[in-house]
Amino acid sequence: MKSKYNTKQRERILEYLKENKDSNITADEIINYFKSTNDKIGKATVYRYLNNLVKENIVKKYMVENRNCSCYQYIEEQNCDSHYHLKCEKCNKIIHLECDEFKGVENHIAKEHDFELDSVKTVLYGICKECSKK
Amino acid sequence: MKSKYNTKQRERILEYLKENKDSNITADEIINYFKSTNDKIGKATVYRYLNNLVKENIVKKYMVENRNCSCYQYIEEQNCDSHYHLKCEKCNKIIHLECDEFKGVENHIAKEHDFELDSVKTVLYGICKECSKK
DNA sequence: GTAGATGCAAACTTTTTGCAGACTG
DNA sequence: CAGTCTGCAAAAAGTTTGCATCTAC
Repeated sequence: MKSKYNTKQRERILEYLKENKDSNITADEIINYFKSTNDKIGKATVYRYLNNLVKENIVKKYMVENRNCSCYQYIEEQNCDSHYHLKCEKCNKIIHLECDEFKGVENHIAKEHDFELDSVKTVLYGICKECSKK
Repeated sequence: MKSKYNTKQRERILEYLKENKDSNITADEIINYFKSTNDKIGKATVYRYLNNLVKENIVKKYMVENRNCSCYQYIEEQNCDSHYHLKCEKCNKIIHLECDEFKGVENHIAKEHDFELDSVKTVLYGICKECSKK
């Protein structure tokens, strides 16, 4: 599951994802980007590597409404399993939520509602401070 | 845009959506269900009618992660805007979370983290009681 | 009678897979 | 050199479209 070898293609793809970490990137956009830069990266490679990155929790995969394809976004910090993520619907920014109160509700939901939240899969959507000012 | 004629097929499809309003139904599941019941409903009809229902706001269309297809859910007359939804990753059941403690965290996140949660778009993923027993 | 709905097959889009050859460590 | 990764092409999966036929009103 874990990527073993570093290759030029992977380096470039990850680089592109890092550069675009504030927007929703589709697999097709990545494929087309490398087509236009004379880098030859096959689409199978892009899809395979993206799936790896998702499993390693280095990028998040989203399904965006009004689009029949998945979007991918790079998550920079380590240890993202332990906290939840807020995602702004306007600017696509991801905020890592280190919050004891939320941990409290996580416990409450587990005990009182018999439901174990999944911090990796759950994304809390909303509007961030900067975007709500506009 | 509005459906004009009532047909047997449409009646059956809507009935099926109503019966399964607590889970995410895919177009494929509908198509296969009617295949197994000797009702002949072509897939084009299912897709076309689903798109109509979405436009008429009778059914909600979701994009579910880890799945390359859309899910559809019949919207009852209840006010789902006012609460959050828990979704079991195993059985796909949707639980309507009426919970004051979660409302408290919603306020906390708004005040302390400057982020306004969107209760319509946010889905809290996890494992439900029944599925965690297995 | 006619606008609208259906079913089939073909087209299209997005993603996955099989395989031979190339590359990494 | 062994285990991985890549690119290509073909295959899957999900969805839409064209068209002749059928049906509701």
